[in-house]
Amino acid sequence: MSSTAESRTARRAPLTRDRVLEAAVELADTAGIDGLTIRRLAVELGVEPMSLYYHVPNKEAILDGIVDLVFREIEEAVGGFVVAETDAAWKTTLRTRILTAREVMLRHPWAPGVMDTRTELGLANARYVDAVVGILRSGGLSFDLIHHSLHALGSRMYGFSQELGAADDGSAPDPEVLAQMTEHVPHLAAMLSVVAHDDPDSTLGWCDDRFEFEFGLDLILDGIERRALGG
Amino acid sequence: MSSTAESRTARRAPLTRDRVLEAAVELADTAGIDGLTIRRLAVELGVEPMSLYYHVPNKEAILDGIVDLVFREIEEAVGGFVVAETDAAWKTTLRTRILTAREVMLRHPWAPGVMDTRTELGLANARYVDAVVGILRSGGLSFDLIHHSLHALGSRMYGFSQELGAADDGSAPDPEVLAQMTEHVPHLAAMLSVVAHDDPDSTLGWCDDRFEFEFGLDLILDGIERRALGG
DNA sequence: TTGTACGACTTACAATGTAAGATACCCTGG
DNA sequence: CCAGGGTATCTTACATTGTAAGTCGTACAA
Repeated sequence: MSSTAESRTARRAPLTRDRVLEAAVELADTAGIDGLTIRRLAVELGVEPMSLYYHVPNKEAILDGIVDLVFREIEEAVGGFVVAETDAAWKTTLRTRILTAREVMLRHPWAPGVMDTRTELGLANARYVDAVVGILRSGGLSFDLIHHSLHALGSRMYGFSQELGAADDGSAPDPEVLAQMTEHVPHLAAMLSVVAHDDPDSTLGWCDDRFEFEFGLDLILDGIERRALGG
Repeated sequence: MSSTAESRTARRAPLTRDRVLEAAVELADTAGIDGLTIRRLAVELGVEPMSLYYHVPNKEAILDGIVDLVFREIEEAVGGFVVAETDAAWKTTLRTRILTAREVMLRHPWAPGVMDTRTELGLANARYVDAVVGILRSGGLSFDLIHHSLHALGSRMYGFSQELGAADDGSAPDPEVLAQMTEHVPHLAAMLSVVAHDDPDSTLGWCDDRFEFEFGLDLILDGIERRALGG
């Protein structure tokens, strides 16, 4: 058992930028975005912390990188960003596209939060937006309307809005808490008691479950369509 | 010039939770949210870092606190959260309410980012949402529809969407960059060249200027109204 | 065999939040 | 007037983070 026999390079796959980023995604998935530290990432890769810096300039670049990976995962999930020349059903095309993106985002709850700390948008992200523009274009919308529509969709076009992971636990509203609320926030309390009754799975806690997401998405898509038809 | 003559308490106003939070808001406004550190905040208050901890349990509480302050500032800006029993013009009422909130948010560009790191919603925040619920209720909407509408509005009901501060500088798209883009993101590039031509002030850089915000807001409010009327 | 470049390692540091305890201040009751 | 006690502030110290600077080992080319 010589020292060279179990030397670094022999015992594990060589480090690469891609391996670093993949490990970073995995770590963020399991340990949360706060658990993604250089040192812990190094441990996960069986390497000393500073070794990462040979493949990546700094942590910001890692964050850029894992966001990029997520968008590549979306591209994979939708089977490539190809868009038809014209598409009468552009609305449903875009709808399912966005809901697919959402599926991916749900696997990486940290992604939304990291995404809006990025200042520049990466290539994969740009390609995603490009595809959305393409789909809207295939529906015959003007570039001007498309531009405004992108703004209107906002983060929803990425398959999320508000916090993805921080959904409420769906527990019924504590009657005692509800009493406190009735004093300070009567309308909210009234709504909660009614809504919670109708739909015990979804208290108001900024839950972002599928139904709510689709409600908002359809609201917007319908609105865009109406504007497109000159409403 | 005895040591007691210029002693701490004599020379500056006593520390309070409120003074700490107000200073924190001011510091975040001027130095950015990353510039808001315990030590620097202490300097700003003419105090040693650990002194803050007598008035505030930890930094998280400070973040909670400054978000709360922002919502109180909104309440002040709208002149109190009173809502009419019934209001046929609920849509414009809500619209102006949200645009007022936006004005406040623009003074505190860090607020959106901090807000969605908060797990629990504070009292002032809850009171704001309560008022929104109240306005929608005054329009005769069902609590169920109101619930979905809140989700649809998402962060927009707070007067922002996406990044507030990180607006693009509005510079004309660099032709060289545009050429690069044409290869990888043709639809996006096409849109940019058209839109930038029409509106040199607003490149696509996820700018969140007033027009775009209102476009999206109206889209959603119109949609909600339509649903309310049984569309 | 020897140099050279690549890739990982060692050491060290500054910035941050904050735990634990010492210390100055003020006010109140004797 | 003075002791005592609580209140507010300070001192010291530490763990955790990202990362700068420089060292060391290894493989392959000449």
